[in-house]
Amino acid sequence: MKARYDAIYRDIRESIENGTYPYQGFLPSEAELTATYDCSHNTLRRALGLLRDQGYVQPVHGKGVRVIYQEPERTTFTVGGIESFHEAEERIRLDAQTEVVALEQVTATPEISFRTGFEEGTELTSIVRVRRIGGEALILDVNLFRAASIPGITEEVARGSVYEYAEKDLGVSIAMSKRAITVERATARDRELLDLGDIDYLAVITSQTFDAQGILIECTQSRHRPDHFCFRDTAVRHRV
Amino acid sequence: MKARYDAIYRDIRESIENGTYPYQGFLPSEAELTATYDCSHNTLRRALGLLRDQGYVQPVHGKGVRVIYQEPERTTFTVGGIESFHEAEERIRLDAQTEVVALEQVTATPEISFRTGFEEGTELTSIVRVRRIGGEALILDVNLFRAASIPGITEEVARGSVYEYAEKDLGVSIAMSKRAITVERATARDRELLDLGDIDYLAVITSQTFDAQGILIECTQSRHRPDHFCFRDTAVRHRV
DNA sequence: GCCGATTTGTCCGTATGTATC
DNA sequence: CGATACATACGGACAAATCGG
Repeated sequence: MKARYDAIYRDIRESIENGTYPYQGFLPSEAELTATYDCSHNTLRRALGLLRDQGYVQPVHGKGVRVIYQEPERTTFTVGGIESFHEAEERIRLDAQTEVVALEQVTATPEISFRTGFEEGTELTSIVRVRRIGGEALILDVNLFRAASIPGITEEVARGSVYEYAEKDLGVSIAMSKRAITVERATARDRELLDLGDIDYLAVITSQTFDAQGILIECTQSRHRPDHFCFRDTAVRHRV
Repeated sequence: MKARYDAIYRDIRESIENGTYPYQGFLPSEAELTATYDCSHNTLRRALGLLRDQGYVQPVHGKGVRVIYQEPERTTFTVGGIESFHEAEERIRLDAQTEVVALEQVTATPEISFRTGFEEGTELTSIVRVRRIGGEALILDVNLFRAASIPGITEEVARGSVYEYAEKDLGVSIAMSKRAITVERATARDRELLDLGDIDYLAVITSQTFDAQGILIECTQSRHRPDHFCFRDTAVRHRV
């Protein structure tokens, strides 16, 4: 990314994460930072806004910008929050062995349309995958991709990263996603495909992903065994 | 709130929610909007940025700003996401009957300090509350408030909204919060206080809340019966 | 395929308001 | 009160993407 504000954001974030700007300390003032980065007031503020939104700093009017970032514990598989968009999926993919359970073409029925938001009759590629981590089947992913946007998904692609395929090979740009987290009782299929033991509830992330055009290109259900699930989030108060 | 960009954000958001700007349609161009709101390019862009961050719109370079907001179903108690900061707690409070199970003063032990992030020796007010909705005990809230920031919490206050008390009566301003969502097995206390039946897992929101100074003023665990829990979230891709 | 109009994206410089110390 | 620092807003400029002729 070439944007100035983004480079500044990343640079300051790096300094916070490596401890140059410690927890509960203050950043240099806007004036100093605009000098060191040789940028305008506006551009620096945009970078600071990103840091605030991501939970790294808390600007205090008339005083300074306080650092509130603390290293998160990484004992479980974290999704959301400070991590960037598909970083979590990436990390899971790296640590996990993926088994493709099913891969087929379907057409959106009225019921699918209602459940997913795809228009009725849309051609879809359906994938069911199991993620094994440390030999245990922990995550069941059920994806529906809009075939017109992401064509040519093979089992080969499904075993790796469909996102990487879409972005690198097809040039499709993923722009934003809406997620809902619920806790659901394990179904017969969950029990069959995952190593659940006596666990009968799963953490479920249901998400819709839109491309840069604002077109719905994917719906996913990611069903996690609860002892390996953690979702982190930072909420900034939108002043009232 | 008096900020121009905020007023514009709210006004456009309202028009999206009531259908004036329909799903998958385009907003008027920046030029038109700056004319109607009589504001600068920059100010309008800030409002549009908020709409994008909250998942209402998807700006498409060179084309326009597409509306991607869809009315969420309200079958369960939703927290997070498009809803503003403590709106969810507010709504729960209105619908729920709150029973205060415990209220006491404690001092942060090393263990509490490690678990919550409060400095060792900090004076805290501990509250345990059960939320009943439709006669069923569904949510168990365990709060730890920093007594120096929010003093004088009575059972009366605890039965209502501590946030309202802090903001309206004490003038404490809540600025941001970090949350983690996990799924945990029900403890003996959960079973005792909540109506769980044969349910043995709970959705747990663990959060830290910071004031406008960036000081940690509250830690909460909110333990929900899964069939009434839904957390919504919008993630905007931060271009790479 | 090129050009120009439209529209969003980024950045700058400046001015003013407001909170803290 | 004045100095410092963050918050908001304006107006102008140029870049980049899209679309139609």
